[in-house]
Amino acid sequence: MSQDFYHPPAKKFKPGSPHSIHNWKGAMQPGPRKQPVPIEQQRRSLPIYQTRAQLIGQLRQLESAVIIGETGSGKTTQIPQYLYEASIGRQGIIGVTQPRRVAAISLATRVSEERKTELSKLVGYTVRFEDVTSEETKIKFLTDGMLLREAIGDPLLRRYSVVILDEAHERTVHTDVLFGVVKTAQKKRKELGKLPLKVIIMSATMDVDLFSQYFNGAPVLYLEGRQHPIQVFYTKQPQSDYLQAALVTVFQIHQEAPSSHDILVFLTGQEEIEAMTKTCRDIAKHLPDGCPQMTVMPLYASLAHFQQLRVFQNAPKDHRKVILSTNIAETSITITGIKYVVDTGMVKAKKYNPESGLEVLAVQRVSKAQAWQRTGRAGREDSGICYRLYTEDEFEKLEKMTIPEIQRCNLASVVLQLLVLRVPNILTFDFISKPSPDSIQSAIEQLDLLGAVERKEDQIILTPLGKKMAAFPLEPKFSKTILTSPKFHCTEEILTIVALLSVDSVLHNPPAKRDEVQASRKKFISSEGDHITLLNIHRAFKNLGKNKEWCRENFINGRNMVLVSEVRAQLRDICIKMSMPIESSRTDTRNIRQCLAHALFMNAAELQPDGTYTTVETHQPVSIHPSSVLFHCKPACVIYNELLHTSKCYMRDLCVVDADWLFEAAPEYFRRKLKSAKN
DNA sequence: GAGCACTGC
Repeated sequence: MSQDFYHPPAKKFKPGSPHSIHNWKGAMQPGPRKQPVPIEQQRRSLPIYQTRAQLIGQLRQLESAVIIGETGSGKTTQIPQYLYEASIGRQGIIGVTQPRRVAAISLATRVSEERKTELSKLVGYTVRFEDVTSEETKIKFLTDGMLLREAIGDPLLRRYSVVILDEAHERTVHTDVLFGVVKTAQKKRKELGKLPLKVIIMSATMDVDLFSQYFNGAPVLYLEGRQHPIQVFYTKQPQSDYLQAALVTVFQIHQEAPSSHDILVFLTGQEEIEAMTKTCRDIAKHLPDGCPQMTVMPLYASLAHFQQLRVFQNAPKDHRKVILSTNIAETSITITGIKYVVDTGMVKAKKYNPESGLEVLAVQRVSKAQAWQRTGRAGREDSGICYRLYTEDEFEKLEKMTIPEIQRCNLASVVLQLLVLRVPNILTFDFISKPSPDSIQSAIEQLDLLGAVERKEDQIILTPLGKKMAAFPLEPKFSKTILTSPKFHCTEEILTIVALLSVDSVLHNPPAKRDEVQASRKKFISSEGDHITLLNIHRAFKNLGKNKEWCRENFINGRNMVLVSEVRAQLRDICIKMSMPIESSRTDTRNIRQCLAHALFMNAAELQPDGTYTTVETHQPVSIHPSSVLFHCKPACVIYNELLHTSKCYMRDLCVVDADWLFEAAPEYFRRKLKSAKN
């Protein structure tokens, strides 16, 4: 078997532009070194150093700028320091946002080393649960979500003289909202004659015009990086089976290339990756003599941490490392030594349908930007090769950019946040990419049902309850659940349940040990549903002194359990600040379920005479997700945390409730629903 | 009747 590829004319992004200030062509690659290089010398050897003076000159003048830098240009570590060294923005803090916690922490650590200062002094970072800054901090790295939280307390971002939004091309919901927040803050501060706010957008090669236009035609500065050339191959024919194509390509490379060349394959999900891992290992056992050995490693987010770490280890001598990964290896995890990238061109991603309120998780084609991001993973240390398992025609037909997250998610949180930021009209808010009006309306309706907003003469007004809801770092429906709990005297338990639901699953389900897992989980299972079952698990965990050994024996993810404690403590602090009474319902679970029913009445489903379920809201047929403890049960009436459409429309995280409770919670709503059902 | 892309406050 063999796969036919051809090599199209070489293509590279062209950094040449009206504002291109330097073209750097990879002449200064770090060779093998024996002595550690002094930090100052390292800084000077970065490509960006050549352009330092010019860059400072331009940034001093500009109110806003867009900086396009290839990976390895050093922009994120150097530009904040250049500004500081040139006394630009010394009156306030230079804030640099990152989409991910680890990035914020490691960048702050690196820059504080370069400044030869203790972390938290001149250079610090703020992420959830950790504030490593002080009065002295002038360069602060933080997650974009964290800056957004700060903006709620201070929409003008008064403490900041410069805000740098880094990795803007990733277009997280938080970054997208921040675009609007910093633009508004900049304008208002100017109007009020306050300290000006300098805004710098840093991004990879895409989206340039959009960013520049949004900031009133801000100049675009280009920086070249240390990316090595990558050859890109396309298939000659469209592939009907991308898994088969990936398999063939991997073994073709394996038989031809030196064993030190590692391969990274982009696939779509856990199941697919586990299956492919097994197939590769089986085939690798029966390779002809003289062929190198193969070490196959799966990589996806829900994989145990120690197994994720394996991808950083070198394979044994004469073994080739083959990593089968989800898009986690596109941005979140960077693996060194990858020579070959195999791109199936597919990704599993969430889409949101505002009409049905349904999230759909589906395998779909990647965008061009994503394809280039994957390709770039092959050229980090040396030249690389990328095999795209689709034709060049197919590539040309891909969307240019991935649709920004804000246009494909439920906006309830975003709208609540904007309201608390005192945005006068959500529908006309200056989003860099507008979500559909349907999607905004649907979010407002959800918030209305939760009692977070009121409509007064076409105006959407935040209620006192809504204002309290915005104080919690949670989805509005979970904030509402906490705020409902005092009425049912079960805040202690609800805090635990909400904390458990807002981290990744604490349940560890290794596919190979399914029977063992089921047997050990039996002792925690409550016939009242998943919420109470989770509460039982947490109780046992706490009573046994948060024992790690116990976690292992019971297939509980200990790390996530620790995270639950941190989240719970944070939520509890917020309750205390609001002077909420915090009571325990002790052994009574009825109160807890009533509380859930009252807060989540719009997420109810009823058993039909034919044994299926339909939602009360839209009469949509739904099923119980196989991960639920109620999977084999048929309670008459349940509430669920979310609907997820995969192969079917599934309810996830269920709780058995009385239909009467739902009616009590929202009599008008259910009267309306009954009417519409009859018609 | 049988399943879970990825972040983050």
